[in-house]
Amino acid sequence: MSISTKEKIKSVTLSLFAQKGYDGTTMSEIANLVGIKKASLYAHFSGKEDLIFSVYEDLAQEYVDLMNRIISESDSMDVQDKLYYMFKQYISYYIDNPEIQAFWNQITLFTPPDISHKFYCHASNYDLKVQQWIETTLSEGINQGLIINGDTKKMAIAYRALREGLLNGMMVNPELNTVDNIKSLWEYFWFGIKGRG
Amino acid sequence: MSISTKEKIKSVTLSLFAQKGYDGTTMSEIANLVGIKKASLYAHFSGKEDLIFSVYEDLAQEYVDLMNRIISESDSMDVQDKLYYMFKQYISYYIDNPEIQAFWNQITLFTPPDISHKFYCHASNYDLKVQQWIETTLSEGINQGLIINGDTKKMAIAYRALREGLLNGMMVNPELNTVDNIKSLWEYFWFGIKGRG
Amino acid sequence: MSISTKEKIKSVTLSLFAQKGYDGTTMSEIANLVGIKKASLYAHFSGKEDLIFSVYEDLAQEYVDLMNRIISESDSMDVQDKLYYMFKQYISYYIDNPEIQAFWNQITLFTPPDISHKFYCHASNYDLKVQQWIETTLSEGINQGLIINGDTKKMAIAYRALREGLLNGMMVNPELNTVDNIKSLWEYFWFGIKGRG
Amino acid sequence: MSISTKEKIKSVTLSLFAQKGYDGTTMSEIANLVGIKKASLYAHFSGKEDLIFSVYEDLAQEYVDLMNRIISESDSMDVQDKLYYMFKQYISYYIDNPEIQAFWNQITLFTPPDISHKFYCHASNYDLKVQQWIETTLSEGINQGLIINGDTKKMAIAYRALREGLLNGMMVNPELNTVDNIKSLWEYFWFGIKGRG
DNA sequence: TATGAATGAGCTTTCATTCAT
DNA sequence: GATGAATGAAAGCTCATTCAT
Repeated sequence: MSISTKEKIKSVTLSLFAQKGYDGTTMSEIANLVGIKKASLYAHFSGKEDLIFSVYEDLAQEYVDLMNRIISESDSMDVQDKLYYMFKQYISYYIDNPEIQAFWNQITLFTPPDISHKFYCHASNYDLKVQQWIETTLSEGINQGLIINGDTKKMAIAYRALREGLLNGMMVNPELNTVDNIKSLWEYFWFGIKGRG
Repeated sequence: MSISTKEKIKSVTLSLFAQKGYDGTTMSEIANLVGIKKASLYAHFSGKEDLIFSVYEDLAQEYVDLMNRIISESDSMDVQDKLYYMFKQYISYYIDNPEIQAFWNQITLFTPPDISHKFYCHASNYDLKVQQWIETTLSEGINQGLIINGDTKKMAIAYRALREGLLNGMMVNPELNTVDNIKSLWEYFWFGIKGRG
Repeated sequence: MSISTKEKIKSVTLSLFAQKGYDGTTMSEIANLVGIKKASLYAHFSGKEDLIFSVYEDLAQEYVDLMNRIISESDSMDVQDKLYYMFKQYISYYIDNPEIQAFWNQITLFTPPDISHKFYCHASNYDLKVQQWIETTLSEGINQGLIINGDTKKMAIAYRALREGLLNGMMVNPELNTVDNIKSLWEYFWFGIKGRG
Repeated sequence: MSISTKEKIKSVTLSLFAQKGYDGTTMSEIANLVGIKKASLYAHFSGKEDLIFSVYEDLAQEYVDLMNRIISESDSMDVQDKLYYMFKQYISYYIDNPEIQAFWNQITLFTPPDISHKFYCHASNYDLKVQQWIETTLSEGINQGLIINGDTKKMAIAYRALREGLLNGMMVNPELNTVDNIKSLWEYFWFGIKGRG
């Protein structure tokens, strides 16, 4: 059986919203791309806000699942590999799904305030767990003498800043997007925090 | 003499555009905040696009001036200080002017495509020189044995990725915004590329 | 056996139409209150117009029955009691069924013209008989010397005007709605037409 | 100079609203009848609600002025003439301006509740004074022995009920609308309350 | 320079209705 | 009988822009 209309609508909405943001995405254009009439959208979603929130929920779940998978897959690795695996997989996910990255950017940075407040609580919640996992893993590294004794909170900030910055740089300049680059940048970070003895 | 209406319009536009983006910023709201009527805006600018482009040009010039100042002020410093000075001043500028950072984010990521193409050539142009300056400075460091022998292009990417990532992180979580954090993160980077002899 | 869906629909429609009028009553809301889906209404009625006309027909029949009952019940009374009985029972009926009164107001005064013309002929038809009964009864009164010799048509108009005006006043100001008031007002009328000899 | 657009809009709105009510009156039709485009209405009124409220305010003022005029003009008359003058002038005003009567009916009976609450306080306020004037005048009549000793409140209710009922009857059956009828009905009322000595 | 008035285009949403299942 | 999905039409409203004054 073919993909349901509801799913098609969400898929089209993701694309458009990622490119054009909340204001720039119109119900007309969504309907056109799905191949139905504007009014038909309202048989599936109660309105624009509901539609976009529904897309958001799917992606939030996808994000949670991804993080869980990465953490469980890296469970038996050593500290360096764990951190690198998370680093690489995270970047790869968004590089492979640029629309999803653009979607999150839109949500985080540029959705009208009366709409966006719904999203925040939901989203950041799970992120705290990931933050914790990174800090815990860095702690492990310190205990094992692999990483210099320092504030894991700050290291985690650096880790994330580098990751996000790289991801964004790759978005804007797609030629940066090579496995090679990911590895090199990772190593600069790793040497920066590596134990110096 | 008081600030000219034209300047007031640009100032209000910067604020609104930074917060709400291209679609979310309306000529009506600009006029209201300036204290004139919508139609009067057209005595100063030929339209919405022209108005925002004009704001853009001012900020682009400000950016060029800032970069020139940083580069010239750091002229006599040693390599590490030069790179750190640029790192710190750049971040400070945007932390002190969050609207300007938000403005650039809007321009870079979320302006309707038919509008945004005007901006790119202009803006990135000057950035190439800065990019070059960073790479040249890194080269100097390598020649002086301060920095490991490696691809300066990749190091520059890491440098910028960290900088942008940190800046964005500070935007979203203002409590990260401390001189202390900037210094710590910088040091992780510096140790990552520092000569290991 | 439980009330049929068709009857439930009509009952809900009466309520909504009385409160909100033709335009304000939507098929959606009717369906919601009945507990079925909008589309299901069309299994029972061919459309909105048909549905409301059907409610109208029921109420028109109810009105006819009421008038017949009042007239037959008052058959053996004397003239004054006859007229007062009709006066009181008529008012009581609408006071006890405010939705029905509101329904008739909506029909009479505020239904879109392309819809309402269907109703008129039907409704006013029976009313003529009542009008006649009132005039005949007044004539009786005149013949018996109870009522001043005058134009029974005009007296009937006064009778009805007072009745309708009182009913409407009671609708708007429910505190007027007392048996006492009905009786007092009736007496003003009765003394107004009573024989003065 | 010709009638202003704003006035023309209000005039058209009065007509349409009187005929079709709140829901039935559309901004499109108003604009068409005025001879401008729909969007232009919003240069004069902030929306449908504002527009209709504005019409309402004009009519409320007109009503206040009318009542003041009637009361002052009848100042030196005797009691019977005073009450009859008010009765006749009030009815005449609405008979001459059927749209205004229909407008008030719409407002009082059939405007969506979220809109109508704005109107009530405003309108009924002034009506209390008129109510009082009627009762005071009836009291005068009682003191002068012209009117039977009774509850002036109830007499006033009858007075108004008859007036409203007659007015509505005349609306529905225009052939009732004759000076003759007004006078006859008035006399039934007057004899009903007249002193019987 | 500034503005009131106007407008074409387009927005989100609602509604009565249809029809295959 | 009942329903999910679809639709044409139309609603109220907003927006960038124009133009005479």
